[in-house]
Amino acid sequence: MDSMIRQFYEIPGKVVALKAGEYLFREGDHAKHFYFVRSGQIFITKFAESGRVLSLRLATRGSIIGELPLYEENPVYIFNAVAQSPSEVYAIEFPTLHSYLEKKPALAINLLKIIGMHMRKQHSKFRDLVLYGKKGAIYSTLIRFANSYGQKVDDGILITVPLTNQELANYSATARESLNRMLSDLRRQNVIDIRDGLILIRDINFLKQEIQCENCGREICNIE
Amino acid sequence: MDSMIRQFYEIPGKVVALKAGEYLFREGDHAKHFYFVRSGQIFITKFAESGRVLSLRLATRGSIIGELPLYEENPVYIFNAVAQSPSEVYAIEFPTLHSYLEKKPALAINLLKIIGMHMRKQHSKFRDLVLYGKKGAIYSTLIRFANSYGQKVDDGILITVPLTNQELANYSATARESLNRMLSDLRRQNVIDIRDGLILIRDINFLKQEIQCENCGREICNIE
DNA sequence: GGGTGTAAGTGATAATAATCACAGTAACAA
DNA sequence: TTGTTACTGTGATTATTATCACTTACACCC
Repeated sequence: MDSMIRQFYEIPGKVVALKAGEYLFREGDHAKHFYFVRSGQIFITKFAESGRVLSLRLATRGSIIGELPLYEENPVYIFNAVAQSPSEVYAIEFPTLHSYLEKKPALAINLLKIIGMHMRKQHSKFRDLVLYGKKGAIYSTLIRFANSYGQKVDDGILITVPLTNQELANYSATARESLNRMLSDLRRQNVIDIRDGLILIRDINFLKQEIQCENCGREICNIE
Repeated sequence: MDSMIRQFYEIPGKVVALKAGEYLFREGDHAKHFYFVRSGQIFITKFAESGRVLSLRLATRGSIIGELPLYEENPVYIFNAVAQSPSEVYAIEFPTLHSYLEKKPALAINLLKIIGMHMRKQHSKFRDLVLYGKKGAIYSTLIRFANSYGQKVDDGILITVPLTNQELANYSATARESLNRMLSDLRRQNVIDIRDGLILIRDINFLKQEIQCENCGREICNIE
């Protein structure tokens, strides 16, 4: 993916720095820029009028953001992007990107590859949720976080992003209480553990088995 | 979308005719071709080991099919494509499409637009299901079918595709019995009706209201 | 050290949806 | 006409998940 980053840097744009908690854009905003992340982590979320929050991605170095409205006639962001930690993104205006895509087929093809991968991620999440219910959604979210932000330690995989129960629940479209109960169960079964406020996955294969993981690979099965 | 079709015809490929019920490809098959539909209707589905079927799209004239593995290193179809009615598709081999995409930026950009649109469809479906449960999934499916295959009649919109309860249930990841009960309720409330085995939507606004439809437009909110 | 705020954990209950087990219906073929 | 088959409709029950109403735990500040 690093070749992708280099390619985007050849396009004129500007660097935007975000403090933790700062919004890059909100759903409904008029969309002018395509972004990719240089550093930090950025939550991609969606609000429901009921007050519920749906979390979709946690973008990191190399992730692209705000690509969906790229070719809309009236471009509007459909998600929120908010920095989880201090972050830097590279912002490219849509018209600029348009002209580069027209001139550089390799760039367009790379973007096709990336968006195709996003599509597959989305499909696999949909499958997990739809076929295995909330359990599918939660286990799948844990596996994805492990693939994106997991660090191998001697007794498992440590998810290096601090996440509250509420945040995890938002990723799996679950009530906080339900998520909490499922995590407690997993803890009782020694599948996961909490270490200094971070989740340690002791037995990722258990999670994969339960949702009939298709082993689609880390390129697809992640949260970025 | 017709300009898209013309553009694809400039690429060498072959026409494949399918009888009703015939499979174009199955999930797990090695993927060699990108297809677009010339005529007829093609179900895009996915199987769960449990025997359940998940229906994702009903592709029609102008829809593209089998695009997801286009740039995979080991390309495999992740869905099934099966003709609902006698159909014709145009098949283009991946390497051929690759070379045309490299040479013709306009083609790549068009494909970007199409795939971006698919992405938005998928997101909006995900949202409907996740935020409004099975009711969201079912109402959303009805609205999408109405947008894709609806025909205005004096007392509503007639969905011109014959669908069994089971098929509709597959689209909304619901048990047949649950779907049946919801349709019965809607019938009682005069929101829908059954006419010669086809669904007539009398009050589409009721459906839209219930799932807080964001009025994303027919380009997005469809089943193709 | 006590107060405050935020997150985690949990029981009870309600709402939603799946499953099981049939009965009814309609289309079609023998 | 009578089977046969596939689909529809429905009651009863169970399973899953959300909601409500708390208690507990922990970090941080004054």
